[in-house]
Amino acid sequence: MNNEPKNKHDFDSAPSLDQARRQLARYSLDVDAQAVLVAARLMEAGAKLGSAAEIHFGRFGLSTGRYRLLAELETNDGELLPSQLADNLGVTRATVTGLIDVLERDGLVSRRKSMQDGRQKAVVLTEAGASKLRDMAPEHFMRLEAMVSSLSLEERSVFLSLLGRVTEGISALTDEKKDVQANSKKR
Amino acid sequence: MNNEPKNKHDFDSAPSLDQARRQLARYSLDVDAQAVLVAARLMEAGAKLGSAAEIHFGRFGLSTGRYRLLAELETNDGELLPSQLADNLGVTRATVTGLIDVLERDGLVSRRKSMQDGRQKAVVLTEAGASKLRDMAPEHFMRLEAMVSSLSLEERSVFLSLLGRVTEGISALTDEKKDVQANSKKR
DNA sequence: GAAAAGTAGTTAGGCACCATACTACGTGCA
DNA sequence: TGCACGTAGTATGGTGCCTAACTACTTTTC
Repeated sequence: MNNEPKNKHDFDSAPSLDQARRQLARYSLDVDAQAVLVAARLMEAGAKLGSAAEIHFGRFGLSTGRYRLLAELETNDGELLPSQLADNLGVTRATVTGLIDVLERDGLVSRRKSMQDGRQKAVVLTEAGASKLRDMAPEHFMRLEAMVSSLSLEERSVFLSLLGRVTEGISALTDEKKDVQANSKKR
Repeated sequence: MNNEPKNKHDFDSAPSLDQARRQLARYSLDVDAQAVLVAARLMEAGAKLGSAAEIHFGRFGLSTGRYRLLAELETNDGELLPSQLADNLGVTRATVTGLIDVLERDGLVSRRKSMQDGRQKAVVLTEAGASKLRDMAPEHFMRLEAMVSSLSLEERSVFLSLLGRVTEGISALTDEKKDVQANSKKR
């Protein structure tokens, strides 16, 4: 046909330790290159996983966000308020509105006005929605397992623990001003 | 009253092992819950890190993509072709065009027509661009280091290695059809 | 009981990224 | 020499998420 399909990120990218060292040396910064590398690799892994997940869920006619919403409904007896969904999924209410719009159009969820509170509209998982989750479950979870299949049980445990600690550290990127001088021990 | 994910994702969310187990039990799937948890947590960490990075770079008037482009230019003597940038950054040429548009408007890079090949336009890091990188380097790298400061050197090394293996496994999500088990139904 | 303040959901507009399709230029091959 | 074909960069339109502002409905307060 026409151009190159580039569908598969080669993503060799993988920044190297040397690269990090050179970057730090350029400005004579007293920072551990390994630390910078961890940050860069994690960011890269996150981006890669995110786009892979979109492809994965796309096979079922869903996006990552819409799948997560459906799954969240499923684990809560098939009914939640949009604001609860927003909380549980860690996205804004506005985003939830958008997700529901599409899911409702596709018949996977429906909106039902609440009687107790006229402002609320419960989101309900339809039979089609439950069925969609049921159908995709085997392949979905198999693929997730395959993703980490190269790690032993022990390693998975270690990885989870380390990942958890790094995840907590992410706030270091967003925290208010910290002094950039010699002091690097904070929190 | 602060349970809105404002600019500061509290992101308590953190799916639990029990949650994963329940999900698997619902469909009687023979999948390791720990594996599912690793996948979920990594995806979450990636999303969280991504948005934190946007906030972080936003402080300097940049986005993650634009910063990466500038840094890539810097490590290549301040000059590259858009297609090389796309390759190195792992994004499409179209995305690079957009990044350059903004960076050029802000005076951080400039486009220069190539003389060898009339189709090419080299992207050049301007003095303002180099200066921007220089100015933000201390805070930027300090924050990166702070992010992983709770890990020892040894742990960082382990984490990198495990992360690398998981990253390779991500292709399990996008591969055509897996055959990890005797499973092949629909489609 | 009515204005003020708070809350639920939606709308509007923006950013980053993508796939697709287009223009301009270069190259291979008859 | 000529012209199809490949390649570099760009424009267009779509997705997913965001913030901020809006509407509609409570709840509070006097």
